[in-house]
Amino acid sequence: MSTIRELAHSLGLSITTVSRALDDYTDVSALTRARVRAAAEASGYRPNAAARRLRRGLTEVVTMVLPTAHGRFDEPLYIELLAAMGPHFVKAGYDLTLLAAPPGDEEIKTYRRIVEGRRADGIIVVRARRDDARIRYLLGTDTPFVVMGRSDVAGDYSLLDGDGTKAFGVATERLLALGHRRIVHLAAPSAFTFATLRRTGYEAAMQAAGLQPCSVESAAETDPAYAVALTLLGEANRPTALLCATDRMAYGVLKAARDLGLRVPEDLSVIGHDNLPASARTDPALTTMELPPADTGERLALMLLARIKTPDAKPVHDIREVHLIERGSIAPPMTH
Amino acid sequence: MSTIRELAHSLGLSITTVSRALDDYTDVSALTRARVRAAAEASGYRPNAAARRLRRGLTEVVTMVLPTAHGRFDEPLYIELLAAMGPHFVKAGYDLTLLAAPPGDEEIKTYRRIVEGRRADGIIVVRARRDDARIRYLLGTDTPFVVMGRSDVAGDYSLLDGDGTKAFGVATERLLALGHRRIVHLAAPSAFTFATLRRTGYEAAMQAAGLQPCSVESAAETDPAYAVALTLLGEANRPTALLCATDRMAYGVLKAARDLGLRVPEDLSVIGHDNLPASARTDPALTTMELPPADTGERLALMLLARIKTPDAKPVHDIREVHLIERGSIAPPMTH
DNA sequence: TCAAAAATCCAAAACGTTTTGGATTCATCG
DNA sequence: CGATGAATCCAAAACGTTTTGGATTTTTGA
Repeated sequence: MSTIRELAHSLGLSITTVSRALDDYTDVSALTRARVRAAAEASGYRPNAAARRLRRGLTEVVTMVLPTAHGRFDEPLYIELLAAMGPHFVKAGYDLTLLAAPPGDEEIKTYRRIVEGRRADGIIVVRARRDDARIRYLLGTDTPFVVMGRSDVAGDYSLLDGDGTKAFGVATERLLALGHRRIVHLAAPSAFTFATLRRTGYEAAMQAAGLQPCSVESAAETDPAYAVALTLLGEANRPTALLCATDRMAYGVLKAARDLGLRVPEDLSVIGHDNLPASARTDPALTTMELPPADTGERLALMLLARIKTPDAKPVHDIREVHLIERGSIAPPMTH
Repeated sequence: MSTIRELAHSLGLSITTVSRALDDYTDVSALTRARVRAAAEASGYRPNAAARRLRRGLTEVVTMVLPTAHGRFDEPLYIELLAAMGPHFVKAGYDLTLLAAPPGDEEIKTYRRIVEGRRADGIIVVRARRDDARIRYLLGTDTPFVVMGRSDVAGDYSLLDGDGTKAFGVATERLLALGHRRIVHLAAPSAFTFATLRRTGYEAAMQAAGLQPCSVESAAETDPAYAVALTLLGEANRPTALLCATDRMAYGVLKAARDLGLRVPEDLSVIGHDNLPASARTDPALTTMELPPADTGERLALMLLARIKTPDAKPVHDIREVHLIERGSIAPPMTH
């Protein structure tokens, strides 16, 4: 239970001098600074966080709210993101607090609690939605925040997202290079921003190759994608490649192909997006795309710290390159 | 930027009375309490967290340190755990802060920072190790903590773990009931507590059935398990069922079986443990065991809150039942 | 009616730090 | 030598809350 007062007393110095010595003021002699440092180290003194926060008027805390939709929260990405952000916040002297709230009223109440109670100096908003109440709320406050994903909400805020358009263009070109012509895009509902962006990339690449794009929409889950894929692959002139908006949708496609007796990749090439852990274990392993979580987490952390430090600086929009991860689910189409 | 002083002044009351009114003391009249409540609500007043923490001498924070080994942090379990614990801590008025540290020196330094800087009222230690420096350190402090997993470190502390012994007994019995006799256990290194516990369960069940147990040890990862499985399944009198200590090891077994032309489950039954998300996507889907994360998270949170509230109460050891999740990777052995 | 008890309120201290606004000492310079 | 400036140091205020230890008023009981 050591306080700065005890430390100062044991050194025969004033509280002021000890405080300033530990904080690198020029105001204290090198000798004294060294003595203080040594004594602090030896006694394991650390400033009481609550006291310093009260005095300084800042919380030294940043917060991320997990949007926990349904029961199981099957989003392995976030834990990677958290692990990657951690060290950067620690280095800057910030603690990272985590809250969980289901989208809706409860979610906004959680944000209000943070903002009004001054519980954080900054907020990380993940999985942006097209019309995002969280972003609208935060824009009305002076709390710094950064957004992961893209939203239709206008305003000056920093955001980070993968370049889905470019990534799906590249993936389409890869399939074209393998010799595919009948490439169909299994798209997510256009209510999601990312769905539209990915679709745009696919369609542009097809048109550039002089081919007619064909996008089929489905809910972004395994079962709906399975149903759509069943009919799609049952047609006479069935596609030789299916480019899926998400890995989960690709899982549905793999299942449909298996049920129809189609071999992957010989009879059908499949590509997903997200690189979920499970994608390395499917049979065959799924070719997919990912925004590397370590880089992403680091970048998000640094962006938020910048927002906190210089709130008046212009917010940045960081659209990052998505990596194509080639595994066993694509191959040249069989000629017959 | 409303403070209790402003609120008190606007009501013509003292700070004391406002504070006590909001905190349900009996020594303020019902009328006054109602007035204060209403005014606080209207002005959006929330006590400054730093000030109350300083005065009260507690942080209203609990912390969990993620043991991030290296590179990708492929532990989907933790995010589920965090999501499950969240609401309970919020209800109790606690914030949950998250830190990431690689096992080793850095890790202990992180714990010291929390304890010495009084940054948390309680700590959750996950993935206990046999000789766990974190537990040894925390036992020497007066910081309440709970441990997930089992350790050899002696002392009075609360812990939660799955009953691996019973679970592997049940799994073995299930395989026996299907008609298997040559059941081999692919064990994790005995340096891990859980490995020994699981092995014990398997061996007891085999002996109870009058059969000779056979455990083969391997590193608890996919590739080493693959190598071991290759030789194991290449033998003349190969096992008809492989009970694996972890899902990751089971993935290696599935791969080895495929490479050897053995069909799962017809030629070989496989069981894992952990229920990683990928286990639902393997071909065939993996039969496995799990400690339900939602229950586990809730229980961990309540255990920690109990430790904080009544530090002198006897710590509890909660060994919970592990659920067997049957999927497509087990079947009766082929008779020939 | 009057003392005792209950009800209601409040001033001031305290939590541990950082920061303001000097105070003191010591070398430097004309 | 006296004045100036630099180098060190420190007392006290402040951050916003909770809690201590009464003070004042009102009600109760005999």
